Amino acid sequence: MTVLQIRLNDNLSLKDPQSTELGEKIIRHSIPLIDQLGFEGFTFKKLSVKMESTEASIYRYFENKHRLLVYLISWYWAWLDYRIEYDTHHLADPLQKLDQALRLITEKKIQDNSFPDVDEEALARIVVAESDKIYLTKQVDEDNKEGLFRGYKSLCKNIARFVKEVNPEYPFPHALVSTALETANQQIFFAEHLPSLTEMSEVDDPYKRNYEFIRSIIFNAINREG
Amino acid sequence: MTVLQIRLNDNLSLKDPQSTELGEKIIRHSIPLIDQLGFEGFTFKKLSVKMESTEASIYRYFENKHRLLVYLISWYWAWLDYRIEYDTHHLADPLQKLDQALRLITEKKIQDNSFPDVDEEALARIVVAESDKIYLTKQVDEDNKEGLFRGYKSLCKNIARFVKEVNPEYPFPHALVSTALETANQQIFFAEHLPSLTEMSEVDDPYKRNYEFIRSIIFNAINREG
DNA sequence: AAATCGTTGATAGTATTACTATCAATTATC
DNA sequence: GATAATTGATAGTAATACTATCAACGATTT
Repeated sequence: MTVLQIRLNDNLSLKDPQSTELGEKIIRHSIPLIDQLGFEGFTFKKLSVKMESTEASIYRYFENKHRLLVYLISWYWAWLDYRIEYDTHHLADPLQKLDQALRLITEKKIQDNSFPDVDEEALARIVVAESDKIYLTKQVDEDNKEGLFRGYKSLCKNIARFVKEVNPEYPFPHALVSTALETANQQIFFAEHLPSLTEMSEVDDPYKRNYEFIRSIIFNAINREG
Repeated sequence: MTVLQIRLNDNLSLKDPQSTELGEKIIRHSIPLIDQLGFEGFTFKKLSVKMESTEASIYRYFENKHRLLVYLISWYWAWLDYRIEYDTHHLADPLQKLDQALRLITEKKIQDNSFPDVDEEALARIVVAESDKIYLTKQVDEDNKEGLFRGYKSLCKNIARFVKEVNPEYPFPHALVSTALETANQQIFFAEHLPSLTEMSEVDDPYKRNYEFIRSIIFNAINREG
């Protein structure tokens, strides 16, 4: 098995958690804990108890719990970005590339053995429930200046490139893709918790339904214009 | 001028803030304060100082600050719902009704003199930045059982009805409308803070652009199917 | 082998938050 | 004029989100 590492912006952490045992322990334990407690209920104190270390030690890696969340979500986006690249570069038809990207965005995530410290299934649940919180803050502009959202932007840009290849005249490629990315998670959340807001809940495989929904929106939007 | 009142679910507050002076003071002062500080920075202590009352008094109206936020956002949705009803009931063509609804959802909100205690402009900014937080919590299912999200669901259902009238065969009316509602706010946020995720930022009137974007998505989605 | 450096653990401390409780003063209602 | 409800004033508490200090330990350098 290849030893891969997802490379992230240095500003996300004070010290690269992927470089030490303790750092990896933080990643390994924070994912199931945030998944269980929700981000509001999660604290560094609880994490330190779970991983048998101390609050002070965790603060040496992450300025605060918000930064840790941004780190985890950024990891997820970079991971997705990499998988899309990996699964589309052999395709010639941009429409097929776009379709494959939408498939990967919407599919139910399962464990990726290349990254044993990350429980991707739990992380995907965190992304559904918490990802918007990383930028819906008063410090969004400062955080953005530090490059904390580069992963999400890169993912958006890469898929938008497929859209442009399919139809160079379409006027909203980035808006369309950011909408697709947000909707992919939102509708899954609605299906589980607010089912009257969606049709995804009516069927045994909401992920497949969601893919069909988003695919139809995107393809119709692109083909009609230009 | 008619004296109107937006009727909301009783569970949103311990005591109806629209029924007393103090209650209206809470509404009047909390909107600009949350707008300024963001929901995380906002506290009942700060609000009590601003409105020259006490924390204890505020707690007699709202169980906690989360409930107050849900109350304000619910008010906004009910207000929008009412305005859509008001501005579409005279139209015969469902396509025109839908179009008018999308216009109202996406347009820049200005002061509505029917409700002097509510600064709709500030409230609209709160909705953009904070509305997702009212359901992205661990207590979403309990809150939902209490009916706290009825306003949003009703709005979604009413617009979805227009979609169904336009094309009864379209398989995702609610998902489409909830996507439109979320996107309406999201793209405005992106335009201001993460402009590389959208094209709305490139133009002098992002609201109009956003309307065109969402309109084209919705209409193309509906017309292609069925 | 000794000195030094960096990492972690252990402990303590602080301001703020998110409440809850109590009681007196005031106001509205019967 | 009595009484009930509302508000204000004050106090208190557990938890949170940190910051600071210092000792212990292992690895690296000289």
